[in-house]
Amino acid sequence: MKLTTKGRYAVTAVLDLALHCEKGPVTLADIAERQKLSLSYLEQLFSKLRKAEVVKAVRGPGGGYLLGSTTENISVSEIIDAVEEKVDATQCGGQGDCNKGMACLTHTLWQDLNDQVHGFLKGVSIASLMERSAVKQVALRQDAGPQDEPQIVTLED
Amino acid sequence: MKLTTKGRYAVTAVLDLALHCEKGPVTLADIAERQKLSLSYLEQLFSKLRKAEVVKAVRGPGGGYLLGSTTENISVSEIIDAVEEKVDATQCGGQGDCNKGMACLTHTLWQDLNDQVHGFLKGVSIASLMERSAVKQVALRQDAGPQDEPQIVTLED
DNA sequence: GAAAAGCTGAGTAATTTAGTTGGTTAAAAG
DNA sequence: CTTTTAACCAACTAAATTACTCAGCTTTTC
Ligand code: FES
Ligand code: FES
Repeated sequence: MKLTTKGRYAVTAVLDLALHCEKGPVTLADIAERQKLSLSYLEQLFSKLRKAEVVKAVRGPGGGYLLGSTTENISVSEIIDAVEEKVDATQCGGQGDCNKGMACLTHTLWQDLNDQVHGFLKGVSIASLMERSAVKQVALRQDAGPQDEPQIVTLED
Repeated sequence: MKLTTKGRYAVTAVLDLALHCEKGPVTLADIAERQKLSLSYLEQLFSKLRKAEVVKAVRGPGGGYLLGSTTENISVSEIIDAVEEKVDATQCGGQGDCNKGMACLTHTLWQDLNDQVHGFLKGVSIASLMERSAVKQVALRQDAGPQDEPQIVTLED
């Protein structure tokens, strides 16, 4: 099973987008700045998100990205599926053939785990994430800007 | 989140062990043969499993491995935890600090996913796996030996 | 004392990840 | 119509991780 920063970044970025796209398109530069992510890396992720129609792009000045659907209709599962090749717990990729061409002892277990994870992630929408108090708090802090950014003190000689 | 062949191999191997340890210790060589796994790799995994007391070792000729507990008391979760460093969906390792030292927008989501996966894997015991008809069938096939192993035909010149 | 098995640590090839570089288009602003 | 903005795209790279192998040691039985 694979759930790496790729998927996590994507969800974080789309959530940030959702929190800021009321007044029009949001640029990747803004998202990168707020979430401390690499702009070029985000571009790659959003390329995939656009192809999966999770987001819509607006080119040119004043452009940026918009959500491809309502916040209720975008699930975390969709976002991760768009950027990761597969969130799959099985070895065989669902083929049931990792013991010399036949099912291994634990194939059904990993399939069940797949269903479990997928079901959970499918049930979480961007809208429901936005309602969480923890998310609201973090968003508030990030929007306030870096005015009280903890300063790293380096002792120089 | 990390669920790789390491964890899958471990569960498969322990399940194989459970299915064959009635008449005494089972050697890793046997398990490797039946499950088509690398012997040296299994040795590494069982070293960790032994330290986590999931299995017991018996050295010398006639030796091998036994379960460290009853099949009802060994959960899949335990096995994976023993060999993988961590099955953790968060970026921060639970510290809540991946946005320049503070919680990122999606921290709570990954924590919830963690609970979900962990809860599921904790609920599956070796005993319950052994009762599955799919597992029984695969075990039967594997015990019958390689008599009708599908022959790979290579065209030589 | 030879063989069977477990035990251990170091090393390695392949793969994947996370990210950079260096551009090009499309659209709006001036 | 030129400049600027921001999306779009492909290729490349460094670092990390994984899935192993190899070589040798230790314990126990026959
Ligand atoms: S995981 Fe599907 S056959 Fe082994
Ligand atoms: S995943 Fe924990 S702070 Fe981001």
